[in-house]
Amino acid sequence: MTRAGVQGGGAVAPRAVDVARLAGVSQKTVSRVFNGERYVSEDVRRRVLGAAEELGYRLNSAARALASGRTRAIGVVTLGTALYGPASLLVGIERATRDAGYALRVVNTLEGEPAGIAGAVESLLDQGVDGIVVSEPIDEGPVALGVDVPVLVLGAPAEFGASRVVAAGVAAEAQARAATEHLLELGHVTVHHLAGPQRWFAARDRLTGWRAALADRDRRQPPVIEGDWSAASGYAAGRELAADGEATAVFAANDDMAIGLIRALTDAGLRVPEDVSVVGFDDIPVAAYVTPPLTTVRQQFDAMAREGLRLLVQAIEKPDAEPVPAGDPPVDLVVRASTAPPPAR
Amino acid sequence: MTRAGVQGGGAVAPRAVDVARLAGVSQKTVSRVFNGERYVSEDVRRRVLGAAEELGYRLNSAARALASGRTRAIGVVTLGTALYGPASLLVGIERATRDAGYALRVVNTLEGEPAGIAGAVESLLDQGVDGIVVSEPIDEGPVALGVDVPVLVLGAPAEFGASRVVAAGVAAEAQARAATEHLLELGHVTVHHLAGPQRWFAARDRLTGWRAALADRDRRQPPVIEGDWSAASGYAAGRELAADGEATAVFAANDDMAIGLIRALTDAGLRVPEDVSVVGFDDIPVAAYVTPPLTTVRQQFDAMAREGLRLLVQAIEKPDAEPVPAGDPPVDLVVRASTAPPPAR
DNA sequence: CTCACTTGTGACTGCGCTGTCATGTCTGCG
DNA sequence: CGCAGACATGACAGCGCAGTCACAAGTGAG
Repeated sequence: MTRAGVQGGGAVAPRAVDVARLAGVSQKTVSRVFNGERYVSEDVRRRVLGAAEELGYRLNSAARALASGRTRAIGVVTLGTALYGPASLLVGIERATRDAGYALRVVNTLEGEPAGIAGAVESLLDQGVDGIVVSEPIDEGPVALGVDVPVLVLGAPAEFGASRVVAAGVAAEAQARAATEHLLELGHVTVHHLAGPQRWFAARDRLTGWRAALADRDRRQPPVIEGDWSAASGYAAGRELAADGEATAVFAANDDMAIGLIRALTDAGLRVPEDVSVVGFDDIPVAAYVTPPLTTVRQQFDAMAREGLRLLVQAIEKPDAEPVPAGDPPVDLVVRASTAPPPAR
Repeated sequence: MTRAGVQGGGAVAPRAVDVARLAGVSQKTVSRVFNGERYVSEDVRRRVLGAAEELGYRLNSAARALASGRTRAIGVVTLGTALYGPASLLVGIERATRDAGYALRVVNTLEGEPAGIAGAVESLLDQGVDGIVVSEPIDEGPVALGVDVPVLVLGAPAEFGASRVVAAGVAAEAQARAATEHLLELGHVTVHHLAGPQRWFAARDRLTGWRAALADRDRRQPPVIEGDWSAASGYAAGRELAADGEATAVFAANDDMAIGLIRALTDAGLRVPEDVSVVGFDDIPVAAYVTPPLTTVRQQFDAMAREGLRLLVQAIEKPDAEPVPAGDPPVDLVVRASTAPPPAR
């Protein structure tokens, strides 16, 4: 075969020998350094690490597994039912991946973690992958996804990262717009927005959709309250809104916040939907059963995952073919009992 | 090195050459068959597949990746916040895995899927793993986990599967007992149970704990209603209980069902907790914000994952060492507003 | 009946690493 | 001063597969 494999961009991935040559040692010594073996002098270690850095060397996990007989991987069997709501996006990705004949490597990153998304991507490249899915990312500034494998970004603008990125639309903007319009059509003069953290692209899209719906009808845009997706932050926002007493309709950027919001309004003696209408986002499984049942926007996680993966697999297997963009999924507003016309003045 | 690697049990994993020899063909032809290449006669294909079956041959994914330059894997970057509630178990596993220097391979299986857990495990073995975690399994009859890597089973009796299994206790029984006792201590004569599907070990443990708490105090055990974990099934159960009119206290096997249950009771004109008290299980993020805020048992997903993984990694790296069993995590009953003394007669 | 082409198969090689063994060089101790 | 042991490095083989090329046998057109 021709050595090209992992790095598709033309440049060939450096091997341990290359590092060895540059550092003036044997290939075996490079291996020693990278495995933290004993009996390597400090001087040599530094030279090797320096050379590796310079070349952008990355241990080839397949070769390592083959030679050592150990994969350094642990498998997890999960039951799909445990992963509902936004988590079900992962289930969708898993199934679509398996159907396409690929295996899944999962890395998790928490908001505020120093390594962040870039670190997670690094970790995946170490493991060896043909493609990467970044699910619902946050804006961490200019992330240098200078990666030579195709990247699928779910729920972020296509400009995210640099090269070889395909994006699958989520239509979050249209969905947020529909939610807002629903409230306006009920007769509310304007709609308040309880936004998600604005570092999340998903939160921004929802904010934009809300703004657009109001702007279309020349409605006043009340100040935005920003939550952190949690029910607790929704509760805090609810207290603010109740104290203010202005709002008759609120669009919350996810169901958890909507539920916390409703709780705070109820605690403050306001009735939902008679005094204040609330719309959520996601349609989590309990949304239909909370009090009152929540009007919300259903996310088509499965379709999103399936469609995105189709694009990604195509980018892997037929890099030259023009990506056939995904048709936007239909907006699915589920009207339940948390919305009603505004109270008579 | 000595060929032993993947299969620890002593038997050496068969290679393509072994299959080739048995089938009377070349190694390359075996490769052809397994890659579905053109130009293999039907006769040869059958012979190869037969020989492979006989030997229990499994393509070595590391060698394949090394030779072909393609890993056939796709990486996913998720943000931890999307995985809450039971799903956060996966986050915990992922972090613990990474901290231990391992990578994660995830396979998902849905209830009722023909291949089931055994199929998922097969898929992991195909990918190549040093150990396997089965998270919250269901009883699919005698699952032959005749596997040569250590298996960690979270939330099932140690007898699950066959060999090299370590189990991490979840203390579900004690937790269910505590939930039930809480209701009895409030003065309820007995406690109804809305159980999870009994194929799930987790559901059985909770049922057992409930029974034990009642038996301890010689209380009558009302008939058990079995749900499917969903809020919808909780709602159905709630209608039954409301029609019956007997129950003053219900312990639901998870929060979703508890929320559905409360909704049904409320719809039927019963007040929670004045007329009927309800306890849930899991402490999902919205539990504190639904109406009324839910008394529930908090699951220590993170601790569970961390502890279990410690055992698994030890089984991988020091197969001979006696596993140090995990101390049971403390029971964490979170009392909120959905429970109260029974109504005066 | 020949020639070009399709079909079916095997020999050989190398992917990039780790394990093993050999070979030093440097200590400290009797 | 000589020798055992710790320390430091390299040469070499081989992990199990897929890619490449060679080649034999069958097939249909001219």
